[in-house]
Amino acid sequence: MARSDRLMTLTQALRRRRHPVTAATLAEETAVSERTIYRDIASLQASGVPIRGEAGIGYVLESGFDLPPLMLTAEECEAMMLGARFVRQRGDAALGRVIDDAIAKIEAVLPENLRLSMREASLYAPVFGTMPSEVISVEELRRAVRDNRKIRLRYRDLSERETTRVVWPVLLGYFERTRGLVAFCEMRNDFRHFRTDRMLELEVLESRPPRRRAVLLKEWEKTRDSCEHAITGVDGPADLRPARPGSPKS
Amino acid sequence: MARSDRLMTLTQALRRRRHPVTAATLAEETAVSERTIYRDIASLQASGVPIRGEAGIGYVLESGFDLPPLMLTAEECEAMMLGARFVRQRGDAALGRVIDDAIAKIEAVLPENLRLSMREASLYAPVFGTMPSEVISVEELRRAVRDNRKIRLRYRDLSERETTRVVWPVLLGYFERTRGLVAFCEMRNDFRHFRTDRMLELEVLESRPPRRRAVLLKEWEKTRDSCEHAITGVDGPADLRPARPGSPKS
DNA sequence: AGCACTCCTGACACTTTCTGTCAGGAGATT
DNA sequence: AATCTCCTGACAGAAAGTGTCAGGAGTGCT
Repeated sequence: MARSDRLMTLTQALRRRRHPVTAATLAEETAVSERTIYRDIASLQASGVPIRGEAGIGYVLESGFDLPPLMLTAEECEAMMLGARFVRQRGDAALGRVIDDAIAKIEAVLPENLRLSMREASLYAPVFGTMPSEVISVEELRRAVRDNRKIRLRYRDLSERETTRVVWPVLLGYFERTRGLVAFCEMRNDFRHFRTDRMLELEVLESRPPRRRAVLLKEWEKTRDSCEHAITGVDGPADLRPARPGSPKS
Repeated sequence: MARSDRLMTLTQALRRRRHPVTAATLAEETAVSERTIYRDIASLQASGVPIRGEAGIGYVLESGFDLPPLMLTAEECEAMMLGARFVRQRGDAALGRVIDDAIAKIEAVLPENLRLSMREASLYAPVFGTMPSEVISVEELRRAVRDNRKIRLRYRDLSERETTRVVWPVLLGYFERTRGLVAFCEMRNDFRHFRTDRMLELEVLESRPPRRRAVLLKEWEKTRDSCEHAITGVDGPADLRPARPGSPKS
C-alpha cells in the first residue's frame, strides 16, 4: 500500500474508533512496522490532523478533523457569498484562493438546496479600477501577523524615503484601493502605518514581540482616540486613506 | 510539498472550482510538472475520487464525492472573518445581522483553537465616510431578488425625475458608497440600473418574471458590452463591470 | 479541414523519500 | 518496580516520486 493511501487508512482507522489505538495495532492493520506508524502519525499531525498520542495509552483522533454538516438560511448563504466576493475582489490574490477553499468546504457540508442558494446568490461586490500590486508577499505578511512574529521591513514612505525597520504587526486593513499594516515600530517606538504596496522587502523574523497581539491592538486603539482622524476620518494620514478614484497611482 | 499533501491540495483545488481546470494550472499551483499532475490525478482516481478528465477541456470533480472536507484552516477562518467584516461595513444593516448569525453558526462547529482564530482574526475592512441610507427596505429588496419576484418601484433618477415602473430584478451590486439593483424594466423594455438610495417606494409583487433570474443575468451580461456608455455613467453601472486589470480608470 | 488545446501514456535517468532494524529515552498506569 | 506505550535518532537498502522528452488521441473553434 502506498504511503498516501496508508495515511488515509490511518485517519479512517482512528476516526472509526472511540478508544485509543496503539501504534502496534495500526502497524498490524496496515502491514508496516511500528516505526513507520510513528513517522506517519507525525506526518499527519504536521499537516494538521488533530491526533493525540499518549504514552502508555495510544492514539486518539480529537474532534475537529472534518467539518460537520452545517445548516444556514438562504439569506445567510447569500451574505456569505457576498463576503466571499468582497474578499475575492479586494483581498490579495492568495486570499482569493483561500476564501474559495473555505466556501467550497462550507458548500460541501450544506444540504443540497442551500448549495443552490450559494451558487445563485445575487449579491455582488464589484470593484472598479485596479487593485494595488505588491512587491512583497502579502500571504507571508498575513502569516507573520497571525503567528505574531516580528518583521523586518524595507519601506518607501510617501516622500519616497527608504527605511528599514523592525516592527511588531498588529493588524492588516483592507481598504478600497490599498492595504495597510498597522504595527508597532521599534525604530520610532510608536505605532505606524505601512502600505503594503510600498513595502519593498519583507523578512519574517523568528523572534516574537514582547507583548501579545491582542494587547498591542488594545494599545493601538487607545492611541487612536487621540488621533481619530487617522482611521475614521477622511483626513487621515495619506498612507492609510483609500486612494480616491482617479488619483494617480504610485 | 510532499506528495500526500499535494493530493489533498489537488482535490481541494478541484472542489473549489465550478469549471474545468487544466493540468497546467494545477501544475503551476502546486509547483510541479504537468506529468506529475497526470500521475497524481490517476492516483486519486484509483483511490475513488470521481475526477473526470476530458481532452481539450480539463478536469472536473464530479458531484457525488461525499468525503467530508477537512476542517477549515486558520487562514480560511481569517478570510471568512474579513469577508464578514466587509459585509458588516458595506452591506445593508439587516445583512450585517445576517452575517453575524452565519459566522456564529460556523463558529459553533469549529474546534476551540479555530474559534480563537476567528476571534483574533487580524484582517479588517475599515470604511471611510458614510454609507448610503435607504428609504426602502433593502432586506425586502434582497428577498424579492432571491425569490425572483417582480417589483413595482417608485424611483427618482439622477435628474430628479420620479417614475414608477415594474422591473424584474437580476442582481444587487454592493459598491463602495452605493448599492445598485440591476433589473429588466418593463417600461423601457431593457435592462436598467437603480440605486437603492434613490428608490422611494418598493412593492414586491406576487407575479414572477417570465424568465428565470439566471437567464436574465446571462442576457444582461451580453448587453453589457454593447452599451458601454450606460455602464460608465455616474449612476451606474460602471461599477458593475468586473475590473479589468490595467484598464484605464473611469 | 486545419489548428490549438488538452488529456494521457511510455521510457529513462536521477533524486528523494520511505522503510525496517536496532538502540534507547521518557511519560503513564498498575 | 514493572510494563506498556509514545517518541527519537541513525543507517542502509528499497521503493517511489519526479522531470524531460516524445508521441497519441479527443475536443472545440475558425
